[in-house]
Amino acid sequence: MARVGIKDVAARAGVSTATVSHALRNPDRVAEATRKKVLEAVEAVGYTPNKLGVSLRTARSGNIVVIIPDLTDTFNAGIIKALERVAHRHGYSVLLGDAQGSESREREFAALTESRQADGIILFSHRLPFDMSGGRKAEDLPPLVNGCEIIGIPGIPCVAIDDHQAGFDATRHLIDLGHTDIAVITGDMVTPSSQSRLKGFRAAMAEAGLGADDSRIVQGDYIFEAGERGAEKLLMQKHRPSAIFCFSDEIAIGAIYRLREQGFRVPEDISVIGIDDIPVGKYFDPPLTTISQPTADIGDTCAKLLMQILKGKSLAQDEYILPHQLVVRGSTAAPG
Amino acid sequence: MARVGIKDVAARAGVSTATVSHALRNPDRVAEATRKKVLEAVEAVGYTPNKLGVSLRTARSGNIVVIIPDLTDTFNAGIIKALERVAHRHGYSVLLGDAQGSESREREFAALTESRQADGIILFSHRLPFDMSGGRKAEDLPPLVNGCEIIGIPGIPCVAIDDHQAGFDATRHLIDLGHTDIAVITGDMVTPSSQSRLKGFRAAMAEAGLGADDSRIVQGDYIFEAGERGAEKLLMQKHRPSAIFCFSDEIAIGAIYRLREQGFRVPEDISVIGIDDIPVGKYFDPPLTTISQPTADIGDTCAKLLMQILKGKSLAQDEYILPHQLVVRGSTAAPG
DNA sequence: TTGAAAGCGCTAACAC
DNA sequence: GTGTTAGCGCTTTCAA
Repeated sequence: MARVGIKDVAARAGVSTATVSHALRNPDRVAEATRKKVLEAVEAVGYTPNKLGVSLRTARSGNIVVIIPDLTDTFNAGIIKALERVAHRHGYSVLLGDAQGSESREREFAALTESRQADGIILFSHRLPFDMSGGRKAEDLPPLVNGCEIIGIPGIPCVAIDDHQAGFDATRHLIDLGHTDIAVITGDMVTPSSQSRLKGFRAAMAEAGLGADDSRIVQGDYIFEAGERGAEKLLMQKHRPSAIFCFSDEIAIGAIYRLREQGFRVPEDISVIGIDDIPVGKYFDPPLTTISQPTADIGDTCAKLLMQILKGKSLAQDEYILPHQLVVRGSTAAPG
Repeated sequence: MARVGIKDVAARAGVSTATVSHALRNPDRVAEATRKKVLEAVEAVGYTPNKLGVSLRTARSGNIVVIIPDLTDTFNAGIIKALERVAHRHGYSVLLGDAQGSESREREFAALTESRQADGIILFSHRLPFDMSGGRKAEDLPPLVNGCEIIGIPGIPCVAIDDHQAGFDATRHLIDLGHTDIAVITGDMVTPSSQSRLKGFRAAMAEAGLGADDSRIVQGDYIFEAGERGAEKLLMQKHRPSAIFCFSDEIAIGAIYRLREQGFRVPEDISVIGIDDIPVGKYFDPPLTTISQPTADIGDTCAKLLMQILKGKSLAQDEYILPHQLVVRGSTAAPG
């Protein structure tokens, strides 16, 4: 690693460092010939601007940090991809932080803004990675957009689907198929998304004149293992439900696995529906019926909103709700 | 975002900025009472050091950048997790770069070191994200460790499994089961891993006195779609193989999907084995037989090696080979 | 034990 | 059109 700086370029080109800087940033403010000289010198000495110097001076890092709860979840991938595209187009690099479910990790990555290594944050969490005590308000926070969870803090823009409606739609699909005894394996109930989906479930059941016994609602987590454990619990009950609404595809996959292990066929004996529409879902046997989240749209919107904020524009709303879609595949059917 | 700096702390504590800095970094070089004053002032004004200033001065960012080829692949997750643990313990933050298969993206993230935003790179690629023309040698590169691919450039440490042996073992498993007509769906043949696995396959076949007709070797890519297309091609042939060795679990999953769609049962009609052991594999029906990569070990080793380099120590070897393991589940069986 | 001051690499007034 | 210079926020000699 040679340590060539702007001075080396200046020396080589026989101009001042200011001219080098100008030639690189504001090409038109510099004579054609000089510019050429500078560019040649840059090439010759192999100069890459030290961004620390630039950022320190301009108070702008050109980075945004994206904090994802868990890298394992393939649901994120589509979001990130879209989001990177937008950021890129605006001249920002995306630094990914894998928080691995830990709040301290989330905060650590968020601190990249306080330490000026990033200009803004796109978060996918149900909580803010900041100490909000001491009357700290949204205005005091770094530029921030939250995805996939509506956290309901004024001034914090959130991008997500209508989870209540999603819960309703999934349930309605099962009801339409003829199911009357429907169980639920939720995500972490600390998340607004799970809370809303559960409400949506209840609303659909009520609307259909169906009961939603509490024993039919198993608390989980958005991961495979929760599906396994949830299915187990449900199977231990005297009467078995004829359908299970899982709050994520991973849960659904775990549940189906355990169901199958216990000798139940999906969907013949028990129907299962998930949420997310992760890429692997279609490859399963049976292919997973699910509620598809518009990942590209979510990523796109999150990034665009953050870009707005970064430009100093204020946002019109706090909640940006994107359309979801029921994807009927093979894991749901009429009750046997 | 208040912009409090070290000066504010100094003013508040009634000391110089130098003393503040000392109190924070070298607590013992400062009188107990002064230290206390400083710490209180830090608290009072809400000071977070601007890392740009620190890094600029110390020429050390405290970040490492991890460049992954594709976020979608859950195979990475376990690696990253282990790797973050080690980096963390050494006081480094991990910045993830999702290259999305693009070489220019890889280079862009690698450039974080040239622009001093990261001190080292952990790469998972078959190619170096640098222009190596002009006689640029490994010594000229930033601290770098490559994972999952042995790229064979002197001076570049690589951490991976013995892909030749893995290919051999997978094939051998199929042969032991009684298969004689074995097909292969490879990964991208530009990768050393795929090349080695293919050689391992051929070696096992040869050793067993079995032929490996070229028509049985379909070139793919490490993704679902490659499995689908590969299976299709194989199914179009006059004689069908009784087993398929897929160079990744995703390929295997795609292949099984297409096989099933065409009315073939796995493993009764055709056996399928993958490589990687991604988390979702066990949930499939049939559960995926595969060669397990030691993801935690890979991440751990990559990080530890990079930490060594960052400390200025030179590495004893270029290749670090970690043990893989055959995981027999349900997608392979004796030919029908 | 503490402080003054130089300087990391760069940009942006401002002067020439 | 180009150069001089101050200074972004911090650490670190060196001197007091």
